[in-house]
Amino acid sequence: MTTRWLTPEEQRAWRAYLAATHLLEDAIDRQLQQDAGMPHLFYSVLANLSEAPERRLRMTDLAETLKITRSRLTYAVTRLERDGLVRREDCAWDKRSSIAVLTDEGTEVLERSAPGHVETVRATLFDRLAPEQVRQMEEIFTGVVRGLQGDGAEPGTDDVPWRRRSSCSGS
Amino acid sequence: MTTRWLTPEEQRAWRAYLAATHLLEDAIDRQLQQDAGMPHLFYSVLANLSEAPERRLRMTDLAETLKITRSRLTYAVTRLERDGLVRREDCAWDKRSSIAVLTDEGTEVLERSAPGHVETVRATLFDRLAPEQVRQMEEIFTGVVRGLQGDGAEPGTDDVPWRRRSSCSGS
DNA sequence: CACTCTTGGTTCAAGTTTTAAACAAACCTA
DNA sequence: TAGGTTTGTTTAAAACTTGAACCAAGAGTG
Repeated sequence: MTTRWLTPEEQRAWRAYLAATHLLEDAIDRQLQQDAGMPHLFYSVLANLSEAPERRLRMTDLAETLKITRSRLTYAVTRLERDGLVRREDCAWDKRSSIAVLTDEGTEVLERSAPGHVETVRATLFDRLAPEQVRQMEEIFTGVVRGLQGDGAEPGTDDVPWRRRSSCSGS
Repeated sequence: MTTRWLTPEEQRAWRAYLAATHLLEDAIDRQLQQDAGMPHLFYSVLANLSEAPERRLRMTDLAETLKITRSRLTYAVTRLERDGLVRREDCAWDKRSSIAVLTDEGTEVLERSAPGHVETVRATLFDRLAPEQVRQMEEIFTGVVRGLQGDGAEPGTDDVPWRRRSSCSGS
C-alpha cells in the first residue's frame, strides 16, 4: 500500500490550519495570561464549570469534555483550587468521584475576564468569518471530534456530553 | 461598549474547534512520538526545511513560517542538531544569521516517518472531509493567519513566505 | 460473601517545554 | 563613529506533561 500524500489543496489547508492554530493559541494565551493570570486551559475549566448545572462537574466528565487526560486536569484543578477559584467536593453517590465546583470567587474572576476573552476570540476569529463559514467550521470540526473519539458513542449526545451521567448535583 | 457575546452558532463552532484541535494534536503528537521519536513541532521543522531550496533556512525565517518565537526554535533546532538531523551553518552574507540545514540523516528520518504522519493526518482529518470542506478550511484559516499577523504584509506572499528574503542558499 | 475486574482520581518522579530577560555580535544609517 | 535595530543564543526559573504506580470504591460473578 503506497502512501497517499496530501493533495496540493489539502496541503494548503493543513498549513493554514497549523499556522492559524499556533497564532490563535498564542494570542489567546497571551491575552488570558495578561488579563486573568491563567492559561487558556485553566480558563476553559472555569468556563465549563460555570455552564454546568450548579456549576459542578465530576473530574472525569470535565476531562472528557475538555479532551484532556485526568492527570492533566488534576494538575489544573489543583492550581485553581489553590487560588480559590475552584473547590473539590465529594460525591455522595459514588465515593470514588470528586466534584469540581466553581467557587464564588471563581465565578467573579470568570465574569471579569470573560469579556476580554470573548473580545479576543472575536477579533482573531469570528469577526473575520462570514456566518456561513461559522457553520462550515462547526461541521468540519464536529466531524473530526466524532471521528476521533466519538466512534463508539451514539450520535446525538455530542452537544451536551456533561449531562450523560449522574452529575452528583442533588444539593 | 457592552460585550458582544458569541452567538449560539459561534459557540458551537468554537467548542468544536477547541475539542478537535486538542484531539488532533494529541493524536498527531502520539503518533510522531511513537514512530519518529519527536513531537509535532520538531517534525514541522524538518518538513519545512525539506521543502526549502537546498533544504536550508534562516532561523528567523523558519520561526516566522512556523509562527513560533525564535527562542522556541533555538530549543528545537538544538535538540535536532544534537540528534544529527539538522546542522547549523553560518551565513556568508550576514554573519549574524545562522542557517538550519537538513542533514542527510534528517532527510532519511523525515522520509521514513512522513508516510505514517500523513496517514494520521488523513485518518483524523482529511478522510472525513469533503473536497469542498478542504477548500473552506483553507479559506477560513488563511483569513485568520492574515488577520493575525499578515496585516502589514502585502497580499500574495503568503503561500511561499520562505522565498521572501535572501536565503543564503548560493552554496 | 469472597474474587476479580473496572473505574475514578491522585500522586510521584522525571522529563520536556516555555517564557522572559539579558546578552553579544553584526548590521545599518547618518 | 555613535546609536539603533536585527539576529540568535543563553540562562534560570517556572510551567507543564507524561506515564506508571497506586489506592479506594463500585460492579459483576460464582
